[in-house]
Amino acid sequence: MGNSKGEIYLFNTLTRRKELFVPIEKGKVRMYCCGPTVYWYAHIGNFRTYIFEDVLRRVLEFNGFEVRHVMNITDVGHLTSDADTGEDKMEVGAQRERKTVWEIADFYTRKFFEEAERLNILKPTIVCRATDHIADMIEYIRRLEGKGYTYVIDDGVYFDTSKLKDYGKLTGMDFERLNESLKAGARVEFNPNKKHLTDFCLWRFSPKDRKRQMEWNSPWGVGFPGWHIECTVMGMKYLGEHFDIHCGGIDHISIHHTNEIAQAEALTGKPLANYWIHGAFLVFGKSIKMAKSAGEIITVQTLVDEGFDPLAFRYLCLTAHYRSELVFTWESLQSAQNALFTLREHVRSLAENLEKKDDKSPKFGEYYERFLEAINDDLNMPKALALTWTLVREEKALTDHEKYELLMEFDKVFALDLARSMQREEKLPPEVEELIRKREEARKTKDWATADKIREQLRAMGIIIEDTPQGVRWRRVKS
RNA sequence: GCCGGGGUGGCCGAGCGGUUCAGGCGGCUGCCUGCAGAGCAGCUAUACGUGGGUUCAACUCCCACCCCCGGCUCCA
Repeated sequence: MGNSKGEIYLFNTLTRRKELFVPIEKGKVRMYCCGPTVYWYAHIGNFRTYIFEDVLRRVLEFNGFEVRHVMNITDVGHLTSDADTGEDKMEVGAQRERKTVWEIADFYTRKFFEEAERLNILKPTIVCRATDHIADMIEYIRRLEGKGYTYVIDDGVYFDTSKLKDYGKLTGMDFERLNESLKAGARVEFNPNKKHLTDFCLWRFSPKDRKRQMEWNSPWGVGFPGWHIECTVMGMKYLGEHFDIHCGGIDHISIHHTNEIAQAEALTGKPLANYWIHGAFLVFGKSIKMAKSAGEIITVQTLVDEGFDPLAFRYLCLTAHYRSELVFTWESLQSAQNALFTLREHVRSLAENLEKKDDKSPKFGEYYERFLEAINDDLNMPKALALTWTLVREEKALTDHEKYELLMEFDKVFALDLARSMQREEKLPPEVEELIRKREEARKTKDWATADKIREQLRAMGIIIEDTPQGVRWRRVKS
């Protein structure tokens, strides 16, 4: 499965099988990815999913597709469990930081894209905020109402899931089973006036006793949109009623995406997306507790604070298949970073020896094909990485220039900045420069004791010194 | 309870009927180096949760069991 003829195979949650990807429009892909709720920092678990989506996009583009990639920003509230208190994550965040919900949304949206950029995640073609599309959502709910899919109870307008013959098809369970399982597993209080447990809110009324910061007028009363409507409405607005790919984390399968499908298909009678693709979770090793609710989360900034290159995390994500859980530990991150740095070292040394070549050896095309075959087989990045190591360490038939060129091609998908030199353009502090100079002098006079002493000193400062035929080189190390 | 995914050598992880059982990290030896580091050459552990079954052949399929993780209207 998967080959070099631009045939991409992807695992579709709808059919639970790898399928040949066939775009609706030749040469183009319309893709929607569920974005963040911007009430708090995104953690590295969130980012594993965004990295997976970025890889998907890059693989599509590598194959020559033009990708229209849409991502929403959820900036209006998802209720917490208790309907009586009616808390909203955005409003809770605002109280915590004594800011308005709008300030909170702007701040964390900005942070999100800053951190995404550090992971080399391409910015979506279109980023759309829920609060900019309230009118569209109201209009959409009216149309659903016109078709008889809604009913109004005390706290909002609901979607009647029993009216769809195949509600829940994404989960592999039918309507009855879903309702039973919800009942058995309920951790949250349901509004007893709901007709079915699977029914969900389209428009929620503001609480009567409190003033919300975010609320709008609607034909049904003052309130705010429900939890799933934004993605359906914005997806359709920017990609059409029927698009190619919809993706997100596996946690979205049973509720969010199931309800998106319900809302969409109820109205249009056609599939919202052809391929539903879901990324597995990043899980944490025993040594790491990430209490989401307690605010103890690991962010990209945390990794940097611990001395890691953010792309070491990207490398770690690439070592596992996107549909497998990946265990995060500091040790596994360290080993990923070691591997990444070594790879960059190889690239650097290959680049030092870029002899002129005229013809490409047949092996060149072979590697290119094998790479394409791996990534086109449901994004088999572990396989692509293994191929990369074989190329770098074992291949003798290719020139350094050819290897370099291949690695640069691969990096269009990996996005690991393989060509980044360890040294970069970073300026060292003057005292460090001075120490390096002194050590060089000591080495010239073969005063090894002094030279080694200074090397130890620098090491303690986090600088590793390497003597090479080309002169002294330094790099930072996580101590 | 229900749904889903797993248990692979010191660690992270591919593979999923039959070539030497990916790859990385770590560790070890040699070359190189003033010594290191990096790199190179080579090695490493005789791996596949347990018990059965199917098969000429199972880590890979089937059954049972044990254990782990995720989801079940906040969550990527």
